[in-house]
Amino acid sequence: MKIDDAAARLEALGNRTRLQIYRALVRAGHAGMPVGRLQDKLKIPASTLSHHIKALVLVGLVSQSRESTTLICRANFDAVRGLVDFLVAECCAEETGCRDAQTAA
Amino acid sequence: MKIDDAAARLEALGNRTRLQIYRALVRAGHAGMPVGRLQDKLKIPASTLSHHIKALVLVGLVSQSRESTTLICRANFDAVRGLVDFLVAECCAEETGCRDAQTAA
DNA sequence: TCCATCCTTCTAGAATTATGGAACAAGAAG
DNA sequence: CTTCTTGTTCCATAATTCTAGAAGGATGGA
Repeated sequence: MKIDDAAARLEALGNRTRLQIYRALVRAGHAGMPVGRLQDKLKIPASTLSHHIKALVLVGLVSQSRESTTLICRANFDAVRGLVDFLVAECCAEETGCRDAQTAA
Repeated sequence: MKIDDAAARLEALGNRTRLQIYRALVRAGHAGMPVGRLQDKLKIPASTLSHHIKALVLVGLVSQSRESTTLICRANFDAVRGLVDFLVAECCAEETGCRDAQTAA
């Protein structure tokens, strides 16, 4: 993963509201959750919610699929896994004998 | 971890420059790296660098220790581990039979 | 004491992000 | 065709963040 992509994803998650959205989707699992239900849960205006969801979709952390009128959002588990790997990649690369050492995740 | 703490840490990492700083410190391992060496590596003005480091220290992702005139920065590995755990905590909690299911990390 | 090194804080302007009302778009139901 | 539901986009404002020069503070050596 390129550093800019990683930063963009971390930034997307680095906002209380977006993190709440993402966590709700993680809890919902592969079934996902419609935008409307997220709105009920988080009690925020539709436009604000839509902006935040868009931000998460843009960086690939969330994907969407339409089911007639409702739009289902799902957490993209692979994306966050890649992010986690990136954070610990090359741990202690410049240090010899680190027990956590690894060159790539 | 409280959601606000998690969001603060993610936001801190969600900036290209700060992520570069953090990654450099991860690579440096437990030995850490002085502020000055980070400046050489990243080629950014001292004041800008200092602000970013401060942001990382404030949220607990980086710790510092003085060695006469030089200030050594170290990545706080536990902090990022807690963050990672938080991201995947309660995965699929509302879904039955998810292979990744877990209630806490 | 004087000076150099190393890093922080002050300050301020530029740029970006967050928020939410209002209007809009598209599908479904009557 | 009208209306309801569902969600997005437009727009403007408020708030925050980023950047970096300049000044300041602390430490160590000559």
